[in-house]
Amino acid sequence: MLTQLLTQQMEKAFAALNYNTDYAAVGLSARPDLCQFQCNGAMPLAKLLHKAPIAISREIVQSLLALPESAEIFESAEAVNPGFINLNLKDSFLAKHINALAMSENLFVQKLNIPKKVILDYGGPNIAKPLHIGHLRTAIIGEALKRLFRYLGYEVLGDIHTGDWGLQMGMIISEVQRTQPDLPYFDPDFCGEYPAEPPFTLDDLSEIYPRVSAAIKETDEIGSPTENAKAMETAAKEATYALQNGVTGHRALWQHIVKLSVADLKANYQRLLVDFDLWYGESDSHDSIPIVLDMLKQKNALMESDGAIIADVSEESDKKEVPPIILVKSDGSYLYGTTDLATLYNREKEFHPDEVLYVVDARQALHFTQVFRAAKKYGIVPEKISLEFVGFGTMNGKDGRPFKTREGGILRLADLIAMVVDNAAGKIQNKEDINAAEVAEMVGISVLKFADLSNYRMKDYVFDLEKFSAFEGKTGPYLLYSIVRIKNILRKLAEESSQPGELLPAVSSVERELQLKLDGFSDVLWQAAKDKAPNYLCEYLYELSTLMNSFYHNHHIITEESAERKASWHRLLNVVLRTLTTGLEILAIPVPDKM
RNA sequence: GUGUGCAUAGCUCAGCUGGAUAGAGCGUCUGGCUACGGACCAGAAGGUCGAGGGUUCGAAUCCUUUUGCACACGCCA
Repeated sequence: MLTQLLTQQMEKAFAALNYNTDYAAVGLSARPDLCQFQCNGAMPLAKLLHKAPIAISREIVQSLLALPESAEIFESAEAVNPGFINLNLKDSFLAKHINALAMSENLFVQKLNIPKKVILDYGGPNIAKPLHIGHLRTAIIGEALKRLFRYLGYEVLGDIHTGDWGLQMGMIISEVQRTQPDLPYFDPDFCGEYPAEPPFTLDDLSEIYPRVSAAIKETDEIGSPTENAKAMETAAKEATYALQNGVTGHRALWQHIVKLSVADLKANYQRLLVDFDLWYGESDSHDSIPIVLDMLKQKNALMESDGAIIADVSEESDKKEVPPIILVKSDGSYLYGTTDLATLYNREKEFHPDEVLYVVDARQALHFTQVFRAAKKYGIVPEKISLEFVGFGTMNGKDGRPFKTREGGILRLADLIAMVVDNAAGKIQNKEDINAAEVAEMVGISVLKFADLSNYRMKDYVFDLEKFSAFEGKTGPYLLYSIVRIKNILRKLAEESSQPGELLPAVSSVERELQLKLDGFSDVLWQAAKDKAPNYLCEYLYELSTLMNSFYHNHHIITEESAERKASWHRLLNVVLRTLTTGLEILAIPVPDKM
């Protein structure tokens, strides 16, 4: 915000000298010991004009200081070798600005000026399978990006895109058929109403899938599938085929499965403060697959290769040939590229989004390159739509391999959360006015989320429970603790009926730095949105907390004697609190009142 | 084999458009509780930014060569 204001001021100074104002950008200082803001534009100008950079920067400073507003704004503006322009604000100007920021509704965060609609594809759980550790990062990162874009004024639709249509559904249906063959769903002559209640419970479902999955993989001594395994697989494939081709009993049973499973998914995501606007799944794109295939056929895009149907997506500029996308397998069934294309078709038809973002595992990069190219090349979505792959790295165990349970199995998300929350529960102080269970939940979630979000998303990272659960240092609990401290003071101020008042110029360097930091919120949010990088926001919130704790240590608010000063600090605390809680709200990290 | 990504302090990681003396946390060492909650604060030590070359006034950042690691490479999702 200040950087923009200062850039505008600098542009005037550049313009007065007939210098290209593109170089007038003012940014935060890389050397806080020397100045608060800096402009480096003199150096590229020097190259262009074949003049000494220091001479140009001196001219610019002179021109800047000659502007009428400058007397009020700048404490100092100086040209230093080789050609930097160092700027410091008057404390009075800074205080006035932060006072206005504190009084504003929006914390001076710029909103998007042209409306834009974004669909965010994240989550991607499978129906009838429990959420596991592989679903953690897409949920956490996707939710943060959804809230970030929404806060900046985008219209955002979060779509969970469940896997509700593949072989795993056939596996469950065929197993129900095997164990309960007399159910009406399997009677081809049945024409009444199917039962309203499902013939299984959620627990049954979560037990069926792993059992069938294991049975199908069963092999004899020489490593070939057993007779039973073959039979189970055939049955599952037949059930899948029946489901996808609209056999009414299978569809009815499938709906029971989806309904039970979705309710369970909602509850689990709720615990992570994750929710979705659209609960579409692969099944919703099923009817569009023939349409999409027909569109491709019209464009002569479909080719036969070894019995499969493929479409070329290569481009001349490719260093390595991008392989064609396979749309129909040689056995006639579809692949996930097919459903992804059909889903895009549906999204365009129903919502006309400006952007579609896919928050998915980095290992799927090539697949999405193929899908995006096919979608644009063959006119399934308009050329102008932005399709972006927002990949993320793997969460590994201490051995550097993807995280597993001690037994080597896949860790359930619920178990992971329980581990973190239990650990937090052991550290909650015993106080009568604290609901220990609630606080442990919030602290545990903050540990998990902050650790994940503060890493740059593309990188793999090691999940180290002990490290993440330590409350010292750059962690979620540190942020929460900082907030709780502020809330305590504000409570005390309210008890003695103190009121916030005009924010005064800083009395110390910590207070000055704190004021400056508050102004950076808008820039950080926009930068994070541009790079889809929530870690920028994490970093900012941590720095703000650090400054706040340092300020807390150096200045005692409650006992401050000057009424004006006390009122000023009251307002400062208010705006620090708002900034921190807004930031954590965007990251979907919960904040307790006490801890 | 080909392609993509990564390599920064003892450990785990930031580093945004190429800017000045590369920053945090943990760990180590030192100091601070008669004040709003010590899950805190102040300070110290710790670096050839994997290696070589190039572009530039200026490179962790851009280009190139090279080493190591991860991942991906038509009928799983």
